[in-house]
Amino acid sequence: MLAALMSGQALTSSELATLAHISRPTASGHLGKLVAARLLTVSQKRRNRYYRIASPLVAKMLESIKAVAAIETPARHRPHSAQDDALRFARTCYDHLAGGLGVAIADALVARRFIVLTDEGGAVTAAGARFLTKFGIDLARKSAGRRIFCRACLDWSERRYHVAGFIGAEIWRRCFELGWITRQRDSRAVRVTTTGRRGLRDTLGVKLNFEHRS
Amino acid sequence: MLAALMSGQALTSSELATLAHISRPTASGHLGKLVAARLLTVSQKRRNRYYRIASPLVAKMLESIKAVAAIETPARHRPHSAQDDALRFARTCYDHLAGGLGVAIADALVARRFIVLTDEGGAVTAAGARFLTKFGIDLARKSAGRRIFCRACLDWSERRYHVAGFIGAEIWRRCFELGWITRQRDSRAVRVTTTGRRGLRDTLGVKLNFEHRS
DNA sequence: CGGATGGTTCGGCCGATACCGAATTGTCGC
DNA sequence: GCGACAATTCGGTATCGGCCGAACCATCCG
Repeated sequence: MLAALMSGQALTSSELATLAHISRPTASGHLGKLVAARLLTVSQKRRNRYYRIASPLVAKMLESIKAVAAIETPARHRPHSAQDDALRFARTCYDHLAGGLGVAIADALVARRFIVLTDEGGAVTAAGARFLTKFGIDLARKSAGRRIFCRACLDWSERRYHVAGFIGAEIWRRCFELGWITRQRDSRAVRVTTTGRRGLRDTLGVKLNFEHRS
Repeated sequence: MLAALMSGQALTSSELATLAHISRPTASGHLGKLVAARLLTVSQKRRNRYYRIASPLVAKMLESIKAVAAIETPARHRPHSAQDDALRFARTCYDHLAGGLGVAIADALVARRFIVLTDEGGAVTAAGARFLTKFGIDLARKSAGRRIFCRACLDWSERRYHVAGFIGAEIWRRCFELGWITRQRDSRAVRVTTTGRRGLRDTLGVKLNFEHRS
């Protein structure tokens, strides 16, 4: 259920019960504990109660657990379903893009010297700041006169880094805003539109050598 | 037991059993599982088996869990023992310094514009690179011609950031090398020597306003 | 070799917890 | 007010897992 909520979107207890293959009462019990432990927050909208990850700190924790878990189990049995492929191709990771797409964007930005990523963190270069501003990201809002940082997030499917933190969240937001990507319903998976494919290639220099077109 | 191993030093199963207040067989069982899950590694030296955290990735995961846990329980009952005070004053966090000392060092380096720390990461400035080189840290070894990064680590006792990553590890190593700090036996706590107190003040500009002298 | 020490395996006990079905509460719309 | 739908609470069961004492294995030392 926590993994499902890492998509960043709020889900109801019924949806989470279905996703976890457990009964509604069981899900309700677990969710109650998670809220009590302040890992999740719940908000009542109409008749439904929507659960979401409580904070970026919690998201970061889950992210790091997943990164370790992905190494521990080196593809034990390979489900390799269509849904699995979609997730590997592109998905949201709390508030930014991950999967093949996320890594490809990170690679393109690194290749063009717009950002620098190491296993200890990341930073935006001066050229990168100019580029991202032109791309439609308001850096001034967060930078407060100093250098802007982004964060590296280890991708469990690609085993490589993608862009997280403020920059990662803004890239995700902007791609969405431009209609380059759309959400798949009831999934963390993300679909790239035809416009998006062209935009990613021409604007960011992203090469999507995946055949996945779901 | 994992928390104890976050001191960075290797411990035997008997020591870990004592620290966790459980019997040796119980500890042995848990440690076996942790090794099987590749969270720990074990090395046989003489008659003893020494357990340590398997990788920096695992350390980072435990770190982020602790950061969340520290927020969840806002000082429920305040043990406030002497040992607890010692930990709050200065301790090791896998491979770098934490506690009041760790935060004070980070503050001093930030104030002198040697490093920049945000909630998304950290970086060393040009002036910082010169200073740290003079302090006895070989930056070339890791930087490989590019900018050097450090990492911010949320301190559970101080609720503020201290320096982690390569730079954090090197500062810790160098302070040790200079005889500024010493290990307390069977604890993550770190003691600052008289020389160290003077050195930290004169060289790094660290003000230790703590009264703790254990 | 025999005693001491560090460590693991085995067997059994017991509390904790996941889980579900049935019943209950609460909210919405007619 | 009354079905419908979402969600939780309750009661009960089965299982899991932590824990320990006792026994066993390995290593070191005199």
